[in-house]
Amino acid sequence: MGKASNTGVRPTIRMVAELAGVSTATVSYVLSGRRGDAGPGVSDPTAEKVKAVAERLGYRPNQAARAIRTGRTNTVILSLTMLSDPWSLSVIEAVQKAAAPLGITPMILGDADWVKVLGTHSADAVFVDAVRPGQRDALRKLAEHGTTLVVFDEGLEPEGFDVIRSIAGPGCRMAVQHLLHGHRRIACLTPATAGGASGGTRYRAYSEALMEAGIPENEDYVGLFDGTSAGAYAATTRLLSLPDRPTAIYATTDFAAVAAINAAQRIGLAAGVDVDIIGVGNTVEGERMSPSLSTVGPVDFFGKLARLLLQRATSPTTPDAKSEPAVLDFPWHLFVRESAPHRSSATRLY
Amino acid sequence: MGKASNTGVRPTIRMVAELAGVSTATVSYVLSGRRGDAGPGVSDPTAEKVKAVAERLGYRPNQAARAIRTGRTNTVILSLTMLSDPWSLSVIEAVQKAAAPLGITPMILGDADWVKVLGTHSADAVFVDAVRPGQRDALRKLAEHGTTLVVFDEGLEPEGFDVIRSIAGPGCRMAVQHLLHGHRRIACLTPATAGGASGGTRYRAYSEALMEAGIPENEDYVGLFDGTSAGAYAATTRLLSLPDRPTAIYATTDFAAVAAINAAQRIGLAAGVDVDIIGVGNTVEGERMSPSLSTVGPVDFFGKLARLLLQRATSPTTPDAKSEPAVLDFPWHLFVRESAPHRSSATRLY
DNA sequence: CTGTTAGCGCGTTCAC
DNA sequence: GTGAACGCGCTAACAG
Repeated sequence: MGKASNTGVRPTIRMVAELAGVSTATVSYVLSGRRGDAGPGVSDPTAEKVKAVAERLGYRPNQAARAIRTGRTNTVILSLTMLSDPWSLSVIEAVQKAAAPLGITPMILGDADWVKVLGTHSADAVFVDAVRPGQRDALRKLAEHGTTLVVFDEGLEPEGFDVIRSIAGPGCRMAVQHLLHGHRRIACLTPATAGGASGGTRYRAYSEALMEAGIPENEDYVGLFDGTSAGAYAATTRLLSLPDRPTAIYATTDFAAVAAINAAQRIGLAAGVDVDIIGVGNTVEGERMSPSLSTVGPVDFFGKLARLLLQRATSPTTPDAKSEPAVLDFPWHLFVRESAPHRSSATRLY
Repeated sequence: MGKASNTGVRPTIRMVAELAGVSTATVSYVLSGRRGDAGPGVSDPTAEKVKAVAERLGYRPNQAARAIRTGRTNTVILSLTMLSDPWSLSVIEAVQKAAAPLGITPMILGDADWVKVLGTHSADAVFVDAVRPGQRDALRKLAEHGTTLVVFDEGLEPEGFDVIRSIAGPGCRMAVQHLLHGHRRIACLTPATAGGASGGTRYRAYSEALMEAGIPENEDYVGLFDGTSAGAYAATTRLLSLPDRPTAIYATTDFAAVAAINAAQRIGLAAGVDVDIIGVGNTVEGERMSPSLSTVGPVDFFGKLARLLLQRATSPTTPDAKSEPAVLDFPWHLFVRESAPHRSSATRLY
């Protein structure tokens, strides 16, 4: 049966070489498709024979052995703390798309304990999405010892690694201020876990913006939910059933805003007409839905992140000319779409 | 500054050996804590000195080099197609918990294209959560050439790899039949993408069970939603607002059932009293909520999966005595909890 | 009992 | 197109 030679052992380059009647060097050149400097240097018939044997044996170069020699693993590691968060999925998607054409495989580390793992395992570049205070030292040390790092953290200085920042505060203020152009009764939809009424940058932007506008706080207008989409839906239903119902909702995440639009629709209130709804984060779902979601957020965040990471992964690990570790600071924009259009004195809802 | 010697290069075992004034063998023995056979053959002072130098240099053994020698990567790969699915998160969580004490790192592969990746990258064991028909050959070849595989797939025979099965059909029937003991007006809550009214094992169980019970199909009772939690919430609200509203809901996933309970509660219908709700999957969330969710599903699925995977990862890669590749077939159970209690002729809702 | 020597196992790559 | 050194950590066999 056309099938042959499988001892259950992984074939090595030497087995291929022997069966093809050539040297290991030749096999290596044929399969990796490169030759020191000069032209092809390997004849077509030989190349064909080698390829055939390799295929028959099911030979695959051993990445570990290759890494030891070249110092490159063709791998990037993504350390993601909240794998269930759509944010993480967007990171993964963007990096995968950018990595595929380069032959680089993204490996995801779901554990928050990247310190231990990165101590032993290495990759061409590593993205870390959260750094606890106690981990800052470890981070610096890793960078010192040759690990290429890209870190997402507000308020961390680059010390041998890149820092990506995305300051939410001002952007969130823009969102609330946008609503203030046409509304006075503005509710806030925010997960109870994220600090809610107490802390949380995104909530604080709401309460501060209202205060500045001279609007008194109204506890009824703070819709806390459990972090799930269904919870946001239910909380919105409650808000819009209030006797003096809000005419606008500021949701601290896009996915909550999406649920809010659905909930409003269900009650018979059209988003962008009867009630304005704005989100935070500028995720793709909001752009695609109907009515499209007004939101604030960085522009092309994930794409830029992925490009930086892969640029770092592919550029030779020059500890010397390290193309200066940089801070990538993302400016936030306001995206005025259908769910919360521009309002003026003529169209305001109060 | 206590700090020293960081050329930005990763320190090797030889650097440590030189600075500590010992041989690389000694360093290796000290840091790996093992010695051929006899007791600890390294004196305390030497060990201390080596450890000190290693620490100062930030030395970490190079996993690639270690792997090439030992054949073990201390890594398992989880190839997960639907990373956003709670099911995947449960797999990750269970494997992480089981792997940590063994010093094994789970690496997640978010891409569906495990064939290409596994061709080059290797791990002590690999879990694959979905096999497309065209990938079956590749699977067999990988197993032949020494990759330790655990595959989740209904209807695939083990050929050098383990197969985990979890036949949903009969279990789902049990769920619907449980409802049939006390109900006639039974709705089905199912994502439109999963085949909905057309295909889908879980939906088919519903329509077949009803047919057998002599209950005519009622299109109004099929609550299709978009796959999101908010969508399930909205669909439930619609179902329970029907003039002849259903007294029971069969949800094809636990998370949809959870959303349904919340939606019912919101309308003033108590789950398990006014309306019975049952899910599918036996996820942990359902067990913890109040009222607790009745459901069907395998018992300790993720725990058993994790244990099998790690057992395969740690047991020496003996292609010969491969402890027979097995089929792990998960029997489904009915978990009668509060949201859909036992009903008899005395307590039935019709 | 303590520590060293030397060679292994990979794929890569320079010099011939 | 080949030979052989190389980079890494591990470990059997040996020397003091």
